[in-house]
Amino acid sequence: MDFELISNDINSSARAGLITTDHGQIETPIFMPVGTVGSVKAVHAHELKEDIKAQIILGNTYHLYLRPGTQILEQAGGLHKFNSWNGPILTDSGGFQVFSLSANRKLKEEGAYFRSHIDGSKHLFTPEGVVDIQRSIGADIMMALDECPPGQSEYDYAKKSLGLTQRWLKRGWDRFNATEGKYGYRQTFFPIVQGCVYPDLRRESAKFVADLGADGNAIGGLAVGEPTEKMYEMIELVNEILPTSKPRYLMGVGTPANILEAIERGVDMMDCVMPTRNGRNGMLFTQHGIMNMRNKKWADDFSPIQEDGASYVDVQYSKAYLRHLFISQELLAMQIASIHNLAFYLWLVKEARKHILAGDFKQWKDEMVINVTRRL
RNA sequence: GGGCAAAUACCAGAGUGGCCAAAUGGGGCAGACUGUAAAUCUGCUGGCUUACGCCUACGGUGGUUCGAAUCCAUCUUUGCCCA
Repeated sequence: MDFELISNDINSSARAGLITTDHGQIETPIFMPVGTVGSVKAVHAHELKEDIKAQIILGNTYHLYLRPGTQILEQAGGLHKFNSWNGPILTDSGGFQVFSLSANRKLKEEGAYFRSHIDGSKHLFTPEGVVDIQRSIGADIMMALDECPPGQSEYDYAKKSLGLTQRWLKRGWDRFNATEGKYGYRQTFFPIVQGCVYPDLRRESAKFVADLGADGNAIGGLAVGEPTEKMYEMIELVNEILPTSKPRYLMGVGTPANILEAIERGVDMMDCVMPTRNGRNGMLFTQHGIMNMRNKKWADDFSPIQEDGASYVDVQYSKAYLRHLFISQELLAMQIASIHNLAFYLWLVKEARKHILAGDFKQWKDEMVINVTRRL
């Protein structure tokens, strides 16, 4: 994987770049749709490419390991062939499941012991094993196994947790360097910065990560319950340390406003379930504000979902029709909302890139943050 | 024409003397959702009120009782059966 830094914004830390993988190029800053179990829920690969204009999508190591399992993925020839998405794929390591499935796991020095949320069976995720699984999946970008502690963690716990994460990073990094891809194309490995909301821990972690010298670096453990301002503060301080010559991936973030604020602070890659999950639950993000499509006020509004929207669904269907589909619990509602939201997110980062290149990012962003936060 | 049964909130449907503004489900209205155990979860759903509380309510009317959705009489409507 290569990264070319194309332009730095004059008035902020925002930057535009180009990532090159063996499955294609990615213009940064970029938003990456989440496809946990190998599918971006309710969205076809064709729609991802043609309508949403996704440039890279995510998969999840924990989920794919449990189902369909590495054997099937290897037989398929890797995830790209299995799910017929030919573009770049990034897989999360299962580090987030250490957080989200915390009731079902136990952390030890050697790794994370999990009970499957599907059948209760026991599994051990080690930093090495997770690299091996991601080799089988064939992700273009694989993530290190980390512990993602809750946002309100005490300093002592955060420090202890960071120690474990760093030892795991080293082990994962060594495994990555000692192994090769299974399908003939290059894979790369991103380590992850942790440290909760504590500046000294974040700085230490960022330095540790930077020193590994990976092709790209990630910032994890944010948007997990800490105040939003703390999140922005941590991004700023970490990005002062992470190398400018490598892409920076802010994991799991976030709202449209979060994304713009992160870009301003020098983040290049982001992912979040919000456009798809909230979309399935009736929430539409637009450049003019947020709509809850189940609300009665749309019942007789026959205007297009979004006249100046980024996707054909925006003009194809009316607000009243989409509300009817949600109220009737029709599957098409989820498809339309997911396509719309993802297309909007991709439009948003593309616009951000344009304005970075044009030199007026800051002004555009300040206005856009107000617009996208409005409730319609 | 005769007999039996039933009528409860937007709908269905529990309750069968006080703990009932009334279970439960549906529907309706609103909210939440950030590296996806999520087509999920939460709240509200007679009126006024921030709340306390007050008022109006279990087909209509009239009774019994300290007290009635609940007991009695009668009327109305609906369903089933007999002719």
